[in-house]
Order: sequence, then structure tokens, then C-alpha cells
Amino acid sequence: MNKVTIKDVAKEAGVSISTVSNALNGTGSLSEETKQMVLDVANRLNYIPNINGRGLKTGSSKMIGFYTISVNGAYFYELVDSMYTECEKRGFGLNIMVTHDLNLIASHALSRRVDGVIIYQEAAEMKRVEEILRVNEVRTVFLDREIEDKYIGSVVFDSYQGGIDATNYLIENGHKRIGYINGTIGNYDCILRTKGYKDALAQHGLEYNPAWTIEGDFREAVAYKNMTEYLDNGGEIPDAFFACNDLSAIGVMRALKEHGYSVPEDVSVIGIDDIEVAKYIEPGISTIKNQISGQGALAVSKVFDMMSGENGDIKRLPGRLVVRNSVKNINGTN
Amino acid sequence: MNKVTIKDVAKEAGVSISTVSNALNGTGSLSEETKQMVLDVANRLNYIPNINGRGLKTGSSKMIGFYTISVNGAYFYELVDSMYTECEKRGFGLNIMVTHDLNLIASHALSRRVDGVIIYQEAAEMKRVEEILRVNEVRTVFLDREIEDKYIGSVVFDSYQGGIDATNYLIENGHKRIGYINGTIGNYDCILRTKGYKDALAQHGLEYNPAWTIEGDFREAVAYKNMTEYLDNGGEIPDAFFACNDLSAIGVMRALKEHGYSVPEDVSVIGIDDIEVAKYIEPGISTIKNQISGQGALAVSKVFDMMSGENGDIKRLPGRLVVRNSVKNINGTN
DNA sequence: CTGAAAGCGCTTACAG
DNA sequence: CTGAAAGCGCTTACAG
Repeated sequence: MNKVTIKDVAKEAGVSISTVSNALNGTGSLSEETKQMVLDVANRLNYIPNINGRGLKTGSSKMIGFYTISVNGAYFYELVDSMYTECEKRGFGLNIMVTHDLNLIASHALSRRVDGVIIYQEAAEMKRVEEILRVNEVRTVFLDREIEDKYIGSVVFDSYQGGIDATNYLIENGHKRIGYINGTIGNYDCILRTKGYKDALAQHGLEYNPAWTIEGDFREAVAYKNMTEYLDNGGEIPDAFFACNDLSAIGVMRALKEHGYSVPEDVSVIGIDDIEVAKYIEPGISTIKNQISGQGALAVSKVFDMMSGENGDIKRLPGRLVVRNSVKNINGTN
Repeated sequence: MNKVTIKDVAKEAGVSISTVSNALNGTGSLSEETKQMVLDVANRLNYIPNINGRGLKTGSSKMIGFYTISVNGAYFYELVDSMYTECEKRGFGLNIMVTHDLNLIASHALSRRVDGVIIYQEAAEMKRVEEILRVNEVRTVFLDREIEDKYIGSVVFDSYQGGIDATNYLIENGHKRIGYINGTIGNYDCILRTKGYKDALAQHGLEYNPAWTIEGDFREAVAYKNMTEYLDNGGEIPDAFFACNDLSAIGVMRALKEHGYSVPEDVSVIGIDDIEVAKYIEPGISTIKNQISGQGALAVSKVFDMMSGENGDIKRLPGRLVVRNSVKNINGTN
């Protein structure tokens, strides 16, 4: 390492390292002259401060950390973009760590490499880290689970309500026999959407028929494959399908089309998310918009609020119905 | 800060801090007994090492840093995903910093918060940082410009060849009057694609007609707006358009359709990128695929190669023609 | 207005 | 096998 340190700058400038430090940080009371001279030398030597040395003393980094691993493609950019915008407003940077190493989260936060933490990890072993963050009063927002503590909060999409809304929209349009494309079993959002679907049916006195549920895992290819098998095996076609997410909706629509069914003429389909392709595909997919950028922005601002002393809480963001052409109104048709 | 430090662990365990450090890192020669005892205490106290303290001494973090600001939506995830996979193979993590603060790059690298650096910043003031990275032998790969030095390299999409290939594909399909949708003026990729377009025309003795160039900036809405104006003003429709990127292709196709032109029956369109919607939209867009994930993976592996002593170089990744339905073969038609 | 000194939390020869 | 001590690069009272 031929790195130039504060010591080198001090020697070259003929002053003490305290003076260099003060000049660099605009602290202390230096003559304008000395300060400018030191700054010039630092610049000439291409001096770059070692942030580890600094961090050891100051304990703040003006950085928010986002720790993630399993982020669905299209979401990722929107999340990051909205978070960054929100951080920048406050003069903070955004540090995204893509890693499975949960210890890193605690380690970064406790070493004050980040002043606040946002987490999107579907890891079960999160408990220990959570406890450490809690004890150390690290301001933390979870995006993938609901927790509430003094300085820990959650900002999540209201998947239960999303399931209700999607199903209700089909019902309003006259559909009675409503099937379902499942997501990954055990997944938090999936569980809630499924519950919303069933509850909406029950509230309207409609039949929940397990035979009309097709398994999936949020991926287009899997939804396509399973729907193809379903049709090949002579599966019954209900009035409509509610797909756990848009990608699955796209998959089943492709399978239906290949088997000669027209959407929405023969069967309606609704999704959740409103991914970009939902509006480009033919027919455009009606869906419940998952407002990712709102989630990102809110998560960041909640972290800042907690840094100012506010308590943690759970925020459930409502989806918004986006009507396109994949659902047919069949009221009065039969 | 009620943080527990190595000192607390030492006191609680009744040993010296050296012993704790050695136990934690598996260094030195401790009795299995002491080691286990210390580990237990550390665990019980929820001890998390301060990585600033460590970093100050060791000078390695097993992290690759990706510094970016202007990343186009769909790309971002693919880039990050491929980079992460490549890092993980080597037991490294990926640290993404979204920031305008170029000094942070140098500062992270010189403080060894990251062992290697990948940069995607379209900033002009990059020069000074570049110089610092060079002098300090920081292994660096640029994704948005071509540089070659001992430990600095580039991995870029071959935009010039992309422009040639797209134009040639139109020519092979019998098109002679070929228009162009421009990207952001001054943009590196845009300049090269434009040059490829013109050179391909020249090589085939075809006319380059500036009247057939429509301005743009890579965004769909802008391409749509400009093409709409072009058509409203009675602009001439050539045989085909080569759009600087897929989003622009989508924009012009929408404008053309609204004005009663059918793609590819009345006019052909080709893009560059192969974004996800290119295959979902109607008609599917023929395009030159920009292999983002290859770029991410190659960038990371080049950083590692340079860490093993290899020199920097410039890699230009070729695109790949993806044929869909937006280009009509009109050979022998006239 | 400037500098000597202590200390942030860790690691690493080295002595015992 | 274990511990005392120096030092990584910085900041921050405090003395002068």
C-alpha cells in the first residue's frame, strides 16, 4: 500500500495531523490561510481519507443499508431507485448489499457503516440478527415480514387486501366459478393472497373449488407448464382465474391460448403486481398494482423517522386496481 | 452505544483480547478448550466484530464494489444478478453503491472496504478518481467506457457492431431506404450505433438520408412523441427503421400503428437490447441482443483476474441477432 | 490559532 | 498455550 495518509499530508504541509484533520473537516478554528494551504497539499497529494479510521471515531456514515437477496427482477430496480431518491433528499447515500451472510447486516450496522437498515431477506435464521439489531437500537425496516418494536418496523404490500380486491373485481364482473393460480407455498405474500381469494369467495357465498387451483411458484414458465398439464388432463375451465402474480397470469394465458381458449372471451384472468409487460402483452392484463416505489420511499422515510426518535410500526400499502382487457364483464350474459 | 466489544468478551471470558481475537479468527495456537469457551462467551454476549477496527489492520474485505448511478431499469437487475453469482462463486460479496459521490469510490477502494471495483457512471469528472485508482493499483473495470491500463479494464457491449448488424439485417431482407431513431446525443453507445448504421449503409452503397433520422433519447415516450410529430408533418416513410434501442422501437411502432401503418407490412422496425417486453409485444421485435448478464459476469471475473496479477484490457461483447416479427422480407417484392 | 496525546476496536508479531 | 504492547488512520477534547 503506497497510500497517502493524513500523516503524509501533515509532514508535507509542515503542520500537525490535528490541523490537517481540522482543515479537512472544517472543524476547530484555523486561520483561513493554514486551512487553504493544507487543503491544497491534500489535493496535490491526491489524499483520500481512510473511512475505517474515521468510522472508528465518529460513528456515522450518512448511509442507509439495503440488505437483500431474493428480489424479483422487475421489482429490484424500482425499489432501489425509489430508495435512492429518498436517501438523496436527505444527503444520504444508499448502500446495497447482495449477500446471504446475515451477520454482515449486524456487523455493518454496529460498525456504523450504515446508519439505518432496510431488509428484504426471506431467511428463517433472521431471528438472531433481528435480536441483535433490536438490542443495539439499530433503526430497521423489514420489507418482507411484519414486525413492530421500538425501532423496528415493516412496510409491506397488503397482499391480503390484494387477494380480496382481485377476486372481488372478478365477482363484480359477473364471474362465479373462480379458479386460482397459486404462488410458492409458504411464501408470506402467497399465503395472504390465497386467504384473500378464499375470504372474498366466502363473503359472496361463492364456491371454493380446490380442483380449480393450479400450483405455481410466481414464475411464468411454471404457471405455463402446470396449466398446460391441467388442460391436457381435461381440467375444467371456470369462468375466470385469479393468478397470484402477473407472471403467472402471463403463463396461464399462454397455455390457454395454445389450447384454443381466448382470453377474455372464453375465460377471464386477473393478476397482481402490474409488472411492465402487463400493459404491453395482448390482451393487456387487468391487475392489482403493487406500488413498489411507494414501498421503497416509505421504508426509507420510516428509517429516518425512527432516527429522529419515532417508534417503529407496520405499514400495509394498499394495491390499486388497474383495468385492462383480460377480464370480461359477463353480468347478464347467462 | 451499548455495543459489546472484544474487550467485553475478554473480560467476561477472563482472557486477554489477543486470545479472543485468535479464537474468533482461528489464528494463533489456542487450546481447543479456551477457544470453545471464548466462542461461547462471544455468542452469549451477541458479540459482533467492528469491521472498521478489523479493516484498519487487515486491508481486505472479500467484497467487490459496484458503483453506479445511471442504470437503465431492466438492465439493473440482470447486471446485479450476474455479478453477484460470479462473486459468490469466489466467496466474495457484492456491495452496490448508488451514489453521485465519486469520491466514495476512491475512498472505499483505498480503505479496502472493497477489494475490486466495477464502475458504471456517466460522469465527466471521473478523471480524477480514475487517476487515484490507477496510482493505487485498485483493480477496476469500467462498464461504460473504454480504458486500458495495468489494472484497469473495460467490458462493454459492442455497440458499433450492433449498429452494423441491425442495419445489415434490414438490408439482407431487401430494405434499401432505411431510417434511424437516434438515442441521446453524445452518449457513448449512441455514437457507436449511429456510426455502425451509417457505415453499413455506405458499405452497401445505400443512401443515408438525414431526413429519415428521428431524434430520441432511449425513452419510449420520446420516440413516440417525435415519430408522431414526424408523421403529422407529413414525414416520408422509408422501407424500415433501425431504432437505437428497443424502447425507442416500441415508441415508434406505437406511433406508426396509430397513424394507420402496419409493422412489418408497411414498414419494418429493428431495435437493439432485447428487453423483456420485446418478445411479449405485438409484433415481437427483432433486435440485437445486448447480453447484459454476460457483461456482469465478465466484469467480475476480470476484476478477479487482475487481482491475480493479470493486466487490464478492453473486452467488447458482441450482440446476437434475435429474429421476431417486426421485419418483413421484401426481397423480390418490388 | 496550533499541536501533543488519548483513544476508537481490532490484529499481529513477539516474549514468556 | 497465553498475554502485553504496538500500531492501523483517524478525530477530539484539551493545553498552550
